[in-house]
Amino acid sequence: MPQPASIYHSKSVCSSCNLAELCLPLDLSNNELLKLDELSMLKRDFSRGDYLYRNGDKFRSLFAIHSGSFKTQILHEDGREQVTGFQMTGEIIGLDAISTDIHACEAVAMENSVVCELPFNKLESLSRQIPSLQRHLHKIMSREIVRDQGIMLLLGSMRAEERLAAFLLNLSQRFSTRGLSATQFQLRMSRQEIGSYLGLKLETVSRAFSHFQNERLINVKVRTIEIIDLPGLQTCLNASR
Amino acid sequence: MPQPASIYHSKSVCSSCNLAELCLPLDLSNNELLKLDELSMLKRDFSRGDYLYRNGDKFRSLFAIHSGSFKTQILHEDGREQVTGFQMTGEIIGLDAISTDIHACEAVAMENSVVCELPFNKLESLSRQIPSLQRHLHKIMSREIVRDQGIMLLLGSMRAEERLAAFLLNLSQRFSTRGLSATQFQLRMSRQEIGSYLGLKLETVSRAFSHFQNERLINVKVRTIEIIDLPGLQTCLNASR
DNA sequence: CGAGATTTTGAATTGGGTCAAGTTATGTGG
DNA sequence: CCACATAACTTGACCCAATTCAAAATCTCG
Repeated sequence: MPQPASIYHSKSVCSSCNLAELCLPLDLSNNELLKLDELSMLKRDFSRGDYLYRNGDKFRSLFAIHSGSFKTQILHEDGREQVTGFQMTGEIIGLDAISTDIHACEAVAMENSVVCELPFNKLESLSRQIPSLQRHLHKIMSREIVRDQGIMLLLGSMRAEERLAAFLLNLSQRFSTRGLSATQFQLRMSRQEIGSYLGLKLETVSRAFSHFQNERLINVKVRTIEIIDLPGLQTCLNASR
Repeated sequence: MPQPASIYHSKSVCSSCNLAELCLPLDLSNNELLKLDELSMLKRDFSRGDYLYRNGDKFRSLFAIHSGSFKTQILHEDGREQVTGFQMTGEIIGLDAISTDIHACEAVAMENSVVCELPFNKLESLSRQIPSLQRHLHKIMSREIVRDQGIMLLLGSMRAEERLAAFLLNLSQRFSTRGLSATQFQLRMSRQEIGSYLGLKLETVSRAFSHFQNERLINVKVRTIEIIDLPGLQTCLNASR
């Protein structure tokens, strides 16, 4: 993805970090880029299992995943918990907390990761000055709403194997967007976590993997996935009842 | 809900329409209120079954429900459809479309309704001028994300009767917020629509209603609901497996 | 290498779906 | 205002996809 050469941009935290979701689509002046750089000076490292934020934490910042990946999950009073998403490099995380100034879910690193902190006050102030940034922030929030509604469709009306197919195709698409292989990748999450996300038990997820392998749609070796028949998976997804 | 007397506010479309979600929490100067009034001059009437927008429509405006109620639903390629929400008076609708400038779902009136159109360009421009409005718009979007994640939890980890209990309690709470009875109300939606929303078949919804009635938690007469034992419903919701 | 965690697979169970029939609302035209 | 047609809802009987329980296999990593 070639970018316009810009001394500010190339030096900026932003250029590496907020790339995909925050800055890339924007056409900004050098002056604006300079301001944007000031936004995100704070980088933090996380090891697998570390919390980026927890349920109930005070909201101050959004976070841009610079490298690595996270899962977000909500906790119900009775101890039930549900994975609401898996976030990877370039994605923005923490949008849920704006509504109440308290984080409504928790975010856990699934591998060693680096995160850019984006103080929300600054982001709002900047987006008042830069309309294209404002619009882009709105688009990011709206995209999260659309994504969540897609998962509602999945949870509300798909069968186990359709859900897993949708999940694999989604991962494939996202890896591909990031310049990685669309057909070979490592899962960062356990069967249990996939199950939680898809509203299934881990045994059901495992069985669905095995079944796809028997159908010659994929090769699975625990967390190593190779998609053999991508259109086939797509068909399996669309083939309702 | 007493409001500061303001010649602009009292005359405004906004005062009646965007009250709950858009303006009420804001502390604005008369000058700001005047600007806000200019935002939402367009009101439109809808009859039961009318579309507010359809899948694929160009996005121009958000909509504030002035009176009545709507359902939103997404359509999958294969014809599957899923109700993603029921919106009532005071709620803002259409946030999904910001991400792509195309509506990703459709909104249908569940009864005769009146809607205020909020041209999004104007809303953005105004929220650059009024930081508290900006923040509030962000909160509205974030709240939608949190709401959707709550439904993901419901769909992913609750049993049929827990889902219906959660649904009834949510309605109860929202009616109550609007100054209506928390324990007696009319459903505006069919069993089929409730089922779609909750990821259940209509027969299952019907059975769950009957079961709640046998348990003396509610009285149901088709679409007339009376909640007899509100704490009991709450218990049923929390009582996991 | 070994211990604990994760994954796979099998067998039995069950909650919700499916199909079908009957009942109750709702709305329309006479 | 009633009769009728159609839509919406309820209930029962049966079935099946996914869960539960259990055990074995495999992986991970100190």
